[in-house]
Amino acid sequence: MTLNSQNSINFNLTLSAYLVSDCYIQVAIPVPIRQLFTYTLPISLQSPTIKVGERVLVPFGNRQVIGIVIDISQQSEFSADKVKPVLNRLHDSFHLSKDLVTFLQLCSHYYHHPVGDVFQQALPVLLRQTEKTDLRPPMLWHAKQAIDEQAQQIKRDKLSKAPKQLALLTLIEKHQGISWAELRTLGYSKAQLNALVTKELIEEKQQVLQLFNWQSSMFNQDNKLVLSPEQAVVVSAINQSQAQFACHLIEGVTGSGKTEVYLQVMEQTLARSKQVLVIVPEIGLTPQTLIRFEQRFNVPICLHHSGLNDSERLDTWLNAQQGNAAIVIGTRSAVFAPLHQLGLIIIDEEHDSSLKQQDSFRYHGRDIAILRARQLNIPIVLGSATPSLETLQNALSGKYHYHQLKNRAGKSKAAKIALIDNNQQQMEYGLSGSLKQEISRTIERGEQVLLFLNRRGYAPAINCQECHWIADCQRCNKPYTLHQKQQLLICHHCGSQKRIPPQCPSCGSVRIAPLGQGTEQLESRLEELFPETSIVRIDRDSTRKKGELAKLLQEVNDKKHQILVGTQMLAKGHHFPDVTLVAILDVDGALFSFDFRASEHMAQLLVQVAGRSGRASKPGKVLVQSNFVDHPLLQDLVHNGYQHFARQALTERKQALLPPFSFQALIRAEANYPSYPEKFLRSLTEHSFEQCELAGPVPAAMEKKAGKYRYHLIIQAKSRKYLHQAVLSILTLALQNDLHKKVRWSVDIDPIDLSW
DNA sequence: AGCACGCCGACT
DNA sequence: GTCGGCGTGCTC
Repeated sequence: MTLNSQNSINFNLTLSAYLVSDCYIQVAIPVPIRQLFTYTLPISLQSPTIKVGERVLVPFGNRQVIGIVIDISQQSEFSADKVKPVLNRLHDSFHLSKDLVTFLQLCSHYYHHPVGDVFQQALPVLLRQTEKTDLRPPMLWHAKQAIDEQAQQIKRDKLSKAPKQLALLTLIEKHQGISWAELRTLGYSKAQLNALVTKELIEEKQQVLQLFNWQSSMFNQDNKLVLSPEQAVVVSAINQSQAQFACHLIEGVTGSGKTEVYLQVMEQTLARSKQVLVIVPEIGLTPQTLIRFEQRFNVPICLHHSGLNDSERLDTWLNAQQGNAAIVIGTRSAVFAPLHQLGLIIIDEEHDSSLKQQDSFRYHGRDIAILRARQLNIPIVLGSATPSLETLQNALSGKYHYHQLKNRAGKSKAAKIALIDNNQQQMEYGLSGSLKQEISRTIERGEQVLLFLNRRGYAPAINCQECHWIADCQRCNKPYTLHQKQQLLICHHCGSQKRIPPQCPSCGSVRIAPLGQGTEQLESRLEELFPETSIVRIDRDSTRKKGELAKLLQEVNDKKHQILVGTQMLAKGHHFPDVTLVAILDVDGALFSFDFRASEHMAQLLVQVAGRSGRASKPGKVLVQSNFVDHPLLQDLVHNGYQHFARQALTERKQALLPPFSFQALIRAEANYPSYPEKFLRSLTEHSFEQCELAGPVPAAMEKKAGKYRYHLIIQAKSRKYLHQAVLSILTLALQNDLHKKVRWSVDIDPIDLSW
């Protein structure tokens, strides 16, 4: 090394830092690169001792980024003259625990996903920004201490005309701090909160560290339900293994009281001063669920879901980390919450597809939660009325503890599922005669009807009635969906829009007509058929505005509408007690899909939907329209129920050696040139991998999407070990291939949706 | 992923 | 003559 550099002053400064210090750190940088980056820690930053999990500001290329310290050592494996010094260490209290760093590295390893990106996704946005420095500690609302009892009473009396405010005050008084995010989820407004501030009844305070010390007085015994014998067995079985890793499946039919089991198991965990993490599906966290948790435990509950803004998410993160949160309820990304006194994980609706992230870091919230529970040696509880076949197999094989709740609480009965044979019916715009009759009867009784059609828009295509030309999106080679109200053709795959052609571009005919039915069309047909009835459509188009979904759902429960038309959006979470007829207009797609999981998902949907409707006094009825009512899958499901169906499906999977009896990885590739993805993937198949089979490369179910050509390669192995080895070899091969930079490619371990 | 560098088309 | 399109390459 010579010192002839022009900027020798600068050089000498950095050099001195190198010579005195001997501290190298390995940093996870938020880029999709499969490696860590080495930096030196200048002596000026060496005190206090740097720890794994700390955030550091580092130079990266010509910009500055925030990275996470993964490893600390005295020497560098990377050529020392290229190593740059750390610019700064960030706020000391916002660091990751060593456990969490280990866990995230494990995730990166398991999913073969770049480590920096895994850390990036696990960290709240505000902790990744280099600019934002005004990170404030989380604030919680508290009731003001009554110094003067009398004055306080007078103030309270003033609330007699404001029942909502009184309820809010009572709620806040009950808590040793409650967040705005939680109050909002419970249905309170900022105005009500401000009113109480003005009246000097409540105040916002920085939460003091609770050190995980929940007292038994914090558990409200009054709301505790008496367990059925069945529930009691499950609760005691789970509680026996509270202090060690164990995976429990609770397979409980709708109404069997899964939630009560969760609550009683949680109570034990909280009593041991441990935290609880509850993972729910994307829209599963209804205010009702939260109220139930609220009423049972007077402990701080923090939320983590898509409805929160960045600073609210950061609050939850910090509250979890500092022990202010006893319970964290959140969607899949909450598995990364830094709870370091975590004692129990609960995954509700473990079969739900929203637990799997479907882009970039494609992790499964359930699987990753199991990894975490194992790492921390704590129990995890999976609950579902319709367990995924993967989980069910693990339960049946004895790998998980298997608990079944077969009895419904009270007198309620399961909705009956019946099939309607479309071939025997006069079909009109997708509605069979029998279904129309059933709808009439139900609305005449003053009850509600729910119709599922998993296709939004007016019609899934338009065609020319003379020459059968179909309007296709040029970027995706798929038909445009007609949106009648907007008078537009919209491609549901890439979002492109087009005006409706006045005449056929192929033959010039003006006889252009919609083909097939979507929810928009169904809604307008129903309006013609039932002119006296109020109909509401709930799909992505009708609920685009924020708060619109909640508003429409409220209207439904207020019985403002008698017929609900909607997509799968309606199948999750919400319960409609006055709906006594549910109809699924088209299940046939799932019966003949190339995706081996399609029938499983169809069965889960049907059973979940059946559980949405009715109440004890008014049992629901589910009608399923099909052109293939004799199909064995449908017959099995309708006559023998999900449990039988699932076991049957497992037998078939076993014979076909499909998951869960084998393990898959999917390599996706896409590029602007049609031949690149195929060539790239083919080059990977020229090798063989121990105990693995390769399928492909094959064109993706959507071979062209948004102008890009897409191919898939599936690797299937008999064990995880062999799959892991094969993927590692494939990654090496891929990076050696010249095409790897010209093709966008990604690895999906345990893929669920093969059509993307 | 960003961001710069670099080499070819339409503009004041 | 330059502004800017996005292909290519690199980041400790």
